[in-house]
Amino acid sequence: MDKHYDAKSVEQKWYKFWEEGGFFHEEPGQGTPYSVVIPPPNVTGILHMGHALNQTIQDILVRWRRMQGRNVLWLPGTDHAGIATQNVVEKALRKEGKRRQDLGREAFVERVWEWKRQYGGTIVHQQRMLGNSTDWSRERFTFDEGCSKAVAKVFAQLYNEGLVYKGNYIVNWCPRCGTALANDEVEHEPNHGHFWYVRYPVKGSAAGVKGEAYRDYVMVATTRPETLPGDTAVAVNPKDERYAHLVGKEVILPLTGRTIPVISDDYVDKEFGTGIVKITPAHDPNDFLVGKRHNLAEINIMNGDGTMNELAGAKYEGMDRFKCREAIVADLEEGGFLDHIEDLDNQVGHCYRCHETVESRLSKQWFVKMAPLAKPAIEAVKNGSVRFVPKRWENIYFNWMENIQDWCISRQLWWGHRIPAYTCEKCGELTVAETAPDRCPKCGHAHLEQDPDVLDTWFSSWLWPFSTLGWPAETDDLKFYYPTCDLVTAQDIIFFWVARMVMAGLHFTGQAPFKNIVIHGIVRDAQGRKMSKSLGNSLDPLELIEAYSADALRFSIALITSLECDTKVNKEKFEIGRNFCTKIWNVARFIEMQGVKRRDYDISTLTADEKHILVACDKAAEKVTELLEQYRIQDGALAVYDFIWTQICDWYVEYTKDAPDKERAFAVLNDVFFRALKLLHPYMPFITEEIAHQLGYLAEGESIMKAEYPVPANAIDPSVYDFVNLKREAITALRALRAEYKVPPSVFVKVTLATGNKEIAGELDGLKKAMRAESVELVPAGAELPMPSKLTKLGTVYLSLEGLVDKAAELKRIEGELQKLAGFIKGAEAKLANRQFVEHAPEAIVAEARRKLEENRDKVAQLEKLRKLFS
RNA sequence: GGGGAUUUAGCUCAGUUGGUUAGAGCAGCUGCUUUACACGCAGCGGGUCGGGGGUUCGAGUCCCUCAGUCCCCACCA
Repeated sequence: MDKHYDAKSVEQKWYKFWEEGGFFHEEPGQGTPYSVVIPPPNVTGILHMGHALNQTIQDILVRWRRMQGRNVLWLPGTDHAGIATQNVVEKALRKEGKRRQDLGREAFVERVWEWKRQYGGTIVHQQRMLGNSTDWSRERFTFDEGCSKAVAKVFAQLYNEGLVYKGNYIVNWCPRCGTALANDEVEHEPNHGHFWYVRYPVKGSAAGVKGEAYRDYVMVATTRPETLPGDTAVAVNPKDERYAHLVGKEVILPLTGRTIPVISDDYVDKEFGTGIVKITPAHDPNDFLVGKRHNLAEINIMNGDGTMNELAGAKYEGMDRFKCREAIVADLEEGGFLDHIEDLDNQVGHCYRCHETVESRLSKQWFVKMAPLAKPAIEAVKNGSVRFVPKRWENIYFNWMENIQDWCISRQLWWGHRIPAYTCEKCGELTVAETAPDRCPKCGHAHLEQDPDVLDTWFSSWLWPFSTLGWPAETDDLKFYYPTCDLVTAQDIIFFWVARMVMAGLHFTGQAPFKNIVIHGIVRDAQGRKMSKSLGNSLDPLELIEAYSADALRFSIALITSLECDTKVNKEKFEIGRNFCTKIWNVARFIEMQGVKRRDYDISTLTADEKHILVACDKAAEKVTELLEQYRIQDGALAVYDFIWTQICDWYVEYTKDAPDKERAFAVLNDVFFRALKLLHPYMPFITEEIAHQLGYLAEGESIMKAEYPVPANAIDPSVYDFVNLKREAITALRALRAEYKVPPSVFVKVTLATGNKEIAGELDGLKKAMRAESVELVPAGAELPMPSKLTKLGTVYLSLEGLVDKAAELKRIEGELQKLAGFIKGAEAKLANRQFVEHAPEAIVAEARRKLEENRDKVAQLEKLRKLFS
């Protein structure tokens, strides 16, 4: 083996071997399925830490299940990401000085496809760098033919069931993207705005045009004066006595002269502003609802691009909304309607893609009725057929599901699944069908126009677990791999995606799409901020792979990630994984250098240390399996790490150097190390594969991916395990004594061990070597020697001091130690004198407390002797 | 406004149903050119478990309360 591990070439080599060798692929039919669909990243995306975390967790589970012998499918793919992708291509067009309208719809969509063919593979390529064992032969795209078929079928079905409807509704509207946005596509941000106080004259009051001429008016405070031409009422709170007399009267809308009523509605907050609100049903979601309650007219004064239309008035028509705001404010001032202006901090919505200020706009959109779909989805989680890990996410899910709003699914974009709704040009009949009808079913006319809108991206994503397996066709894949087992995703798309998938799965296939929803945190920077390009605090997984290797990245992520909370990372944290790689590589080199091949051995002939490592290996295998069953990826990583580093490297390898029978010791080491590599493989796929081959554990053409995952196997009396632990405790105690008394490791010392243990007599030789002792003498338990000592469970370890020791310093140290012990003893005595404790606490606890007390008293006795010795 | 999370060593976090003197990694300190590894080895120090109150023989763990930090949802015209 090379002295240094060349991660890059090893990783490339094995990934190619796995992929080309079909190791990621299985056929449906045989065995117990374990299936997972990847949360499809945006096709425009590049791999970020969030993906690295998400996919590392999945790959660990997937590789582990595969080794357990399950028939595994991990299905990869990408999302066509409507707005995001369209924006990327529009941006490119803009560089050519073109807009999408210049190309026309068909050409533009073709252009996006071309972009997808050229650049859409970026993230798919990057995912391979992580080592994902996804079955690339089944890779899907939410806009491919099969997924599109599923989308059309689902739309038609929902329409026929009366669950899809078209309605006039107030939606979030991005004037730049020219499309409706779902509520969750709007980001609210603090804004330093103004509050304009405007006088609306009461009808019939003294007429006047300028200045203070109106004596009788209502004062309205608004943050959006430009919507004034769309006002169709002013409202007060019904309980507001100040304005009770106004209700039912009419006021004159400034600048327009239009007459509008004063109404009362609970929505109005008496305390806020003046307690009088102008109601603009076409441009504010709350006003829209008020308008519905009071049958108010809805006057849409704005065009889709954010300019004012003719209903805003001739003067403002064609003006940009912000220009119009200035103009209207100026005109209000001019007309004497503007009372004063205040500063106001509020929240303003922005488009999550282009950051333009979002408008509330009245428009015709398609909606899905969600309540009927939500009901069974709530039930599925309640009855346990779908399980959240960790469980607490259930509440968040229920909370959202129980207050679910209808889902606006139409988008005024070109890139996406076009809505399969067709209007007859002749009779106007609307037909919804999976495929375009030849002629109008009502009048037989041949010309039908398809709805220009496309569907929200999530409308294809919510079908992902079954549309990717061939649904609606009853494919073998669908029959075998559906429903899937685990869905692994971050908390931020529980509503966008997870909840909707549960609904869709239940509604269209009659089965929940997955059994377990594993929610992990979000990756944050060291200060706990979200990683973002604008903050420049992102870590690039590819750079980390370059610097530290994919295995290092994966292992570090696994080790520092808890499902319970968000993960804070910085570059240094990935050194853990890199260091671990190096450690494993070095121990492998050590094993190789001995030139002992893996071979069988007779368990009955093994030494205690050899048996110990076998038991430890069983314990580790059991523990890791148990932890992974519970999705405790982090604890599992720690368990493997500890087994390899502490048990194998720090103890067993050291043992082999002085083992009585090296051949046998190494036979055991090879066995244990191969098992450790298998345990580690799900976390670090590359280096484990490489070493398993280098050490000849696997033949050419074989892969550790398909090796059997270790299960506890060695039937060895576990008392050996405890005995070796006792022995180690004694060795550690001696090392500590050496350090305390500054006896260098190069000096061989005289050791005395006061113990009642009989087995240790047979281990003296090994003990001597491990302690770097000139001699180890055994004396009966309880023997007290005037030498520095440490009490261990095996007995008391005495170190004979040959060199000079700084007596004063030692004395001081001993005094301190005694003081500390006195505290412990006092506490323990009080505890044991407490009858309640002795009577109520479990026997084992009490016995342990007694034992501990005795032990501390012994320590005190020893220390007091030493004190005499040094004074 | 509604909901959730979190507060344990200098830092990042474990601590499962209450039960030994609360753990790990990193950082720190001390020693070590021990022929696999200084990305290492050995050892050491460091915590009134956010504050207060309660239940209990016993609380980091359960209950109440206050405070800090963070996130999500809704949102004031």
